[in-house]
Amino acid sequence: MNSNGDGMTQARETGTLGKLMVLLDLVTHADAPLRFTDILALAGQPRGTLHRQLSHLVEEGLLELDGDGRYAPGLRLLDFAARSWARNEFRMIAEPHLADLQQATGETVHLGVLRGSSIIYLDKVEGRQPVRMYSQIGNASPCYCTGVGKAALSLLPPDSLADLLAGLSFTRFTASTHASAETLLAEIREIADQGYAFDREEHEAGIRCVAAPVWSEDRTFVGGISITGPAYRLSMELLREWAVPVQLAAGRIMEGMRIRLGPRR
Amino acid sequence: MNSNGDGMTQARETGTLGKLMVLLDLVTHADAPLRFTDILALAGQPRGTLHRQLSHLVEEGLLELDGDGRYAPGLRLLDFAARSWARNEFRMIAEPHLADLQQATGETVHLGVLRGSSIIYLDKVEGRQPVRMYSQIGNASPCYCTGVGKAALSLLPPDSLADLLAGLSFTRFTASTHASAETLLAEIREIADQGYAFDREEHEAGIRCVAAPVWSEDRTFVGGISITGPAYRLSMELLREWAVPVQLAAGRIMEGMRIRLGPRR
DNA sequence: AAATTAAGTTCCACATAATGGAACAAAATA
DNA sequence: TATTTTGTTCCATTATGTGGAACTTAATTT
Repeated sequence: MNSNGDGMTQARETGTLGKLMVLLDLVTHADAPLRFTDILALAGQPRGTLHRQLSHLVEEGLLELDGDGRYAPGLRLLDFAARSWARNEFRMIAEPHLADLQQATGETVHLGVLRGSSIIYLDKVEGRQPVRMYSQIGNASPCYCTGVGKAALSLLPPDSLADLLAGLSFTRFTASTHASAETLLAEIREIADQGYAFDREEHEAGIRCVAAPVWSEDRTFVGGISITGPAYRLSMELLREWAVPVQLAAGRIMEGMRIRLGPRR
Repeated sequence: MNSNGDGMTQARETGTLGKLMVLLDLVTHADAPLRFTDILALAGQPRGTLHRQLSHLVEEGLLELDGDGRYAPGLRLLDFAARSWARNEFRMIAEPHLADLQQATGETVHLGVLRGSSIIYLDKVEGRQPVRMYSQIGNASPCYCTGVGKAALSLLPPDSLADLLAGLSFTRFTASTHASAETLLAEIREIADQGYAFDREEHEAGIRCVAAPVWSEDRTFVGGISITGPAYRLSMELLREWAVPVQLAAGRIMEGMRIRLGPRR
């Protein structure tokens, strides 16, 4: 049904909602609150149309309009997200195992899941310091330059993987960020073999990690967990040692899911 | 179209979006993932209509449909929320002052803002323990039984307050929860006079707090900050002492907003 | 296993809600 | 004050959502 011969254009067919979500994306991705005219330029909608669309979003609390006529993301989004997070089964099951892994290594542990071509971080367990909470949780990061991302990709069947890779555009965050689908694919094959992935300062200079893939049987969750830290403290040798505990923790999480969700899927 | 008996009911007129948001509310407020039929019963929509609406929400990542046909809140909500939170000016300005207050008292400090008749918690600074992040942040709590909520209400002009009170339905969480608009209004007047509010175990048994109101000049933010803790540790005398530092911190936050946002609104 | 019921999905004539051009109002700038 | 920019409202047109019914699939019962 999806004439996917050439391009990637699986144009969202969600009608009114789709158009509004594009606007919401625009506003939430902006670095600073946008004025009406800014959005007008970006969205390419007629003035009247845009005005009504924004009004609806504001009325629903998805956007907020301040006294200077600037649009910012609405706080109702926080309420939705709090529930989404609190009830997430994957996260709930993983929680104790993340804590164990943090205890064992003393470094920061992440849980992430693949959505589209992004990794969305579901949880983070840090060492001592009071956590700056949304600093990572909820953030969407590229799959091609994060440990969790590459671990997740190694779980995909070849055709899904190919589709996903074809749609990627590679931003070079550091000198070691993958710049093409070819080199990435090669590494993913390797990861699939060995069962764990590294991030060698590919997303952020000076930050390394080891990650292991985690998935649910129904493939609702395809993601991974990782141990992350500064390169000066986490040598590649150390990371290679930690591959084992990370894989063990991943295994325990999957076992937890199997029990929790039952065998019937 | 809208048989609006009295006239006050400004029933959401956001058309398609409004209907979809009702569904999103339904699913995110449910205790467990809902099946199609469950939602059908709750939403009172025709089957065909509901099916398409849910499909659109799923396609946009606002809902997720697992292998068993159960709908859960979508993870895209997390991404939106992370941005909403990260860029929130009120929160950014308040952050250091919350930390100071936490240091000074050793107890948990909250920042909340009034949206509709709910308080949405924007930040939380706890003592030692690693923070369970979404545990409070983003959560919407009733305004009539929280310190921050009552502090916020004390900022409203009489007519807005009256409107809001008229729309409230009082759930008794504990023995000391306000059960009527009359007693609540009396306390709010008192709070407006003295400039701080208490929560005397009104939302959760064994939990008390002192709160002070905070607002921005353009009234985009009407909320408050609070120090919260267990009743056995926080006597009412102690809370009365802390009213001063809480008010001072609130004052510093407002000063910060004035500087940051400029005088031109 | 076949029959029966329930659950979920697709279809299409119809009604509603979104569209967008233009006119209007309000600020900002000259 | 005149002029431009920015934001808001209006309404005939049209695209989109609606909902009843037919259909398919899965679960339950006989």
